Amino acid sequence: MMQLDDLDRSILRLLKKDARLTISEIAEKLNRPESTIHFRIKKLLEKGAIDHYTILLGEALQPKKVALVVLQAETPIIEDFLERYVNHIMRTLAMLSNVLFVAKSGKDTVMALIGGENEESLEAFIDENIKTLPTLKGVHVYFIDDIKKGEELIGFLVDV
Amino acid sequence: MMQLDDLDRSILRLLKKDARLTISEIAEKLNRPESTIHFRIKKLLEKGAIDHYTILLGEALQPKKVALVVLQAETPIIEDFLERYVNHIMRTLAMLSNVLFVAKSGKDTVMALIGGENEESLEAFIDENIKTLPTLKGVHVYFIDDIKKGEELIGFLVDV
DNA sequence: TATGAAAGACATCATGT
DNA sequence: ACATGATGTCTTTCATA
Repeated sequence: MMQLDDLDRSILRLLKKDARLTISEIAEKLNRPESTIHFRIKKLLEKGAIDHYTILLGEALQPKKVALVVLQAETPIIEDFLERYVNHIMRTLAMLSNVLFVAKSGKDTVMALIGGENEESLEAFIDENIKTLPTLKGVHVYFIDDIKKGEELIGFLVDV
Repeated sequence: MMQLDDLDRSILRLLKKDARLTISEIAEKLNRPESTIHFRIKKLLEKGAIDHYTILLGEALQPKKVALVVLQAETPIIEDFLERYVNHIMRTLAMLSNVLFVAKSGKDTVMALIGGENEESLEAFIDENIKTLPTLKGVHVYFIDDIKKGEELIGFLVDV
């Protein structure tokens, strides 16, 4: 689909670690002329290999505890209701600033990543705002205790 | 914990959308002098409100289909084995480049976000690399069909 | 902490190898 | 793909309030 060579990949890896590196710094690290780095980055942007530049918010602004909640809606008598109900749940959750991520799986399952100060406040939030939703077949809560890969995802998703 | 005022938040929101905005562009958007914006960003970095700058990889480099896999290990006779076995599973998964995210929940549950070309290849990967793991009590696979909030997470997590 | 002005660093582009 | 230089823009610093 898109052919990247080693130089492209090296540039992308450096920018992922620190997107404020100047072109001259990248050029020096990779032992290439600045003009080449400049040209490559321009192409990577044009081809859409780089979607955009962004910042990661620090731990000071992140929730201390995060849980993944998986909820399954009861299949209603009237088929059409299910989709509308599930979409309603997703919209409602997505609006909340402590809800970091919302997605659908299949027709009846919603997954949400929820942040809070600690396990207690998270549990309270889930009890009050999720388990009270009508017509749920089941709710699973997985508190995230240790992230082995992709840890930075919290700082990326958190609202400001 | 960390007190941000409206100007700080406005700057952070702008940078989240596009971290390549120059200080002068931000200054213009927010009707403040460049030196003030410069000063604020410097403070935001010092205080750790901004962890670092990064890039999001585009759709061209992203897996087309993503699934969340939740796996629970069987509780062994010898207590100490569980932690070591779960850690082993996490380390093994984290090494794979199509595994975007790995985390632990409680003592016996591992969650992984896995990317693939399509649902079939994803299913094949899970069958071959996850369901074959010994001593599993259960494996749940949730294919992610529609992301309502936090969609950009894929481009953020994908390896290059 | 906020601002204005000035100096230095940088990206960008054109041209040529 | 690489080199070089010219140009304008941006960052950074510092003095001041």
